[in-house]
Amino acid sequence: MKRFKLGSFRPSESGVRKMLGDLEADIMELVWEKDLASVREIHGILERDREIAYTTVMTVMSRLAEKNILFQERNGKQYLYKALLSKEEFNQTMFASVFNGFQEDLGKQALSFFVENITEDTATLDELERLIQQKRRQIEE
Amino acid sequence: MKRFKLGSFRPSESGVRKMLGDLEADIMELVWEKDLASVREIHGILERDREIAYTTVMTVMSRLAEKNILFQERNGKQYLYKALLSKEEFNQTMFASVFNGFQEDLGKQALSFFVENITEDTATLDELERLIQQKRRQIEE
DNA sequence: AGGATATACTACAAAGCATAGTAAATCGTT
DNA sequence: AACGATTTACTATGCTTTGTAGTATATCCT
Repeated sequence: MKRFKLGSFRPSESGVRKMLGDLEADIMELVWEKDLASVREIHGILERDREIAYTTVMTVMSRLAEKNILFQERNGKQYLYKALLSKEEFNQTMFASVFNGFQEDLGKQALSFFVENITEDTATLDELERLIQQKRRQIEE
Repeated sequence: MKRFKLGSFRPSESGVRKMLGDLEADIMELVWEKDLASVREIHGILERDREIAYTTVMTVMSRLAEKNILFQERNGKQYLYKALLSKEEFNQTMFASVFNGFQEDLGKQALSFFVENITEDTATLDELERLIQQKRRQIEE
């Protein structure tokens, strides 16, 4: 399966920004919002907040397409861009790719860290247990 | 609190290598192993496998010190280097910093992803449940 | 003081990202 | 079919991080 290319990762940034540059992330957020967008549209929105050249936006969007994060769809003389993965899918993929590898080094620590830091309330713990039961049934089959 | 500086993150790499360059990571592994090490020692070990200049190792170790990942301790005319965090602590810190931020975007998906992908066998599920119970008691107090 | 060894400083290349200018293609209109 | 506007393609530059290492300077021991 064709995977999108991921370069560096910025751990301190949140979500999407971990894997993408700032401008790349801004653009992705907008594309996800609009679902299908042209460079002109994205440029128009970005320009409201700051001065930025049309070609800058275009270059970055082309790069995102090269990286298989966006794909291009001809629409007359212009391209329309669309995300290959939904924001949720993208996040999940990032998460997965980040998570693997930690396991080797953290081992069980990953588990306790998870329970310790990620689950703050009883409801979350309940949900977690529900998922565990579900998984158990799945394994038994 | 003084935090170590982290630049880019390579999600596909495992453990320490997610946050550090290859040479940086090699050096860190060796420093963690030896606990306290001079440039000469590390260089000696690295040189067994490949040709590498003494000053290359020195530069990288100095950089790790600048980033507050190693610290220097004068020992006569040389420096001895030591990791500020143990490998386990370092991993945990990385993990934490990576994890935060995903939560916002993934929300409950993080939970199901976790259970789905991270727990492969019954033993892990058992351990996870044990941790949940422990956490519950902790919350009740 | 002299020689060995260590560090400090400087430099350069490659990669990734942000930035944008210029050239070329394309489309609608006249 | 030619013109002008829009869009893309190509190219380039600057910054940052990492790997690499040379040269200069400091330091220690004898």
